Amino acid sequence: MTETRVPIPTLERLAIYLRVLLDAHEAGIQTLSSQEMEQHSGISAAQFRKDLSYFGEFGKPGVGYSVSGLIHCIERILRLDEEQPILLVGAGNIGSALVGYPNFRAHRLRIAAVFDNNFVKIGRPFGDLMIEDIARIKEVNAEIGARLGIIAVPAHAAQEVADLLVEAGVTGILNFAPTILRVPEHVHVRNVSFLQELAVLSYHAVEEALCVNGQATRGGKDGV
Amino acid sequence: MTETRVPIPTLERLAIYLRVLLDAHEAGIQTLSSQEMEQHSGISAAQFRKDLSYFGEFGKPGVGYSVSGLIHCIERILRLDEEQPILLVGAGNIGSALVGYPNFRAHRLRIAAVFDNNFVKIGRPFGDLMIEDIARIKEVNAEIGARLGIIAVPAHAAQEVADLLVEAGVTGILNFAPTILRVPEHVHVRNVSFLQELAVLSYHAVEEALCVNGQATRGGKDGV
DNA sequence: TAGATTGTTAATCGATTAACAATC
DNA sequence: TAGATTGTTAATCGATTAACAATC
Repeated sequence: MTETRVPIPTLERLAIYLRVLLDAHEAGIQTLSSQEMEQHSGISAAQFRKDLSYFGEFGKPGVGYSVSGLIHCIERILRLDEEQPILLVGAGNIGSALVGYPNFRAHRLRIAAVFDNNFVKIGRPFGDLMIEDIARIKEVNAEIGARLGIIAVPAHAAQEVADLLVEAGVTGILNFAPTILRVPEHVHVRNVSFLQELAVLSYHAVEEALCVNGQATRGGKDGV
Repeated sequence: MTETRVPIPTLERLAIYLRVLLDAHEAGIQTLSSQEMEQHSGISAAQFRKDLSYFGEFGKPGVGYSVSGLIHCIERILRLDEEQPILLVGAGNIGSALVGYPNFRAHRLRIAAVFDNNFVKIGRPFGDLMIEDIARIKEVNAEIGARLGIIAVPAHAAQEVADLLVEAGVTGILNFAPTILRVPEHVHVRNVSFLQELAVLSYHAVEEALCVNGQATRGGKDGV
């Protein structure tokens, strides 16, 4: 079950390639070389070709890649070729931002139901949806059949929600709560932590500030 | 300038250790071994010790680590020992979620100003703050002196905002827009992409679904 | 054919893991 | 002292990069 032959970083980059390809398609570009992909994505041409090689052969030597063809292939690889319903748990600030997020549609990701345990919220509208009772999640997902879930509740409730999602048949969880979830082996979790991101930046940002100060007193000409 | 001797994954884990330590402190625990850290963080004891070794010696052989002592040290390393002001650009859904995010405070991260270019929004309250004109960002940051900035605007505006943040003196950018930013060498960028996270999960989630199906028809007893 | 660009193999790099002497 | 746990070194693992024969 831990048979992930494809490196995670490769999958992450696949999503970036897809975005670049969609932009190129929008711009009416028919064909793209790995060189050009490097230009637009910041990821090296060699890396790009290597990443694709995990899944097959998609280009023509001397020519490059068909933009629309590769879009289709990557979408299939990532299972974004048909609509993926998602269960959202937590009708707070983050949930609200997610429901209103305009970029999901282009990737065929759709938040198909929202749950909360706050009886004041249950029954109220939330974007196009209505907030449902978290107690009904299994029942509701018997209809929807979602494999993906998003946890956008406070940390202290996150584990309980994870258990409910798994019980409802979800096998992939995007977790916004700052806590480590324990899940069965077949369930994948990815954590989004604003705190963590900012902490890493904080380390570097002040580092750099000192650095710049060291080389040229601030206010002098830029180093770059 | 690319002299990042400390691996990025190590910095990311530092933030996780800090969270565990804060929880332990809350619970009144005085001392923690690397073994116990492994238990609580899911990160191996060896990794934990190795990570800390980049910064010095913090434990006592035979005893472990002082919880409060290590909290203090990691906070210093990550520059979270004194308040870090942050500039937020974009008073939309995501910005709203960030301003209302309760967990920043414990890490001494504070959104010190919010900017937008929409004149309908400018001047309106936003959390405790008032939305300011993006045109004034440099001027405002001359007061605040923030090194960190958050971009929460649509993709098409993100590069322009990044340029403004850099000009205002920011050296670390957290980017929520699905686009690659070009910044000077001394500026660090971290991207948060819901799309990317969900795409990776989508790949695995359906993978796993097929897998479970393959081994035991769905509806049968759970594999784990 | 000549030029361009692929897919893949081998070499390099860097991060994780394991083991253990040092030390409380 | 005996037991526990650290910090660090060496071994392993995996991902990235470079190079090039194959091919359009």
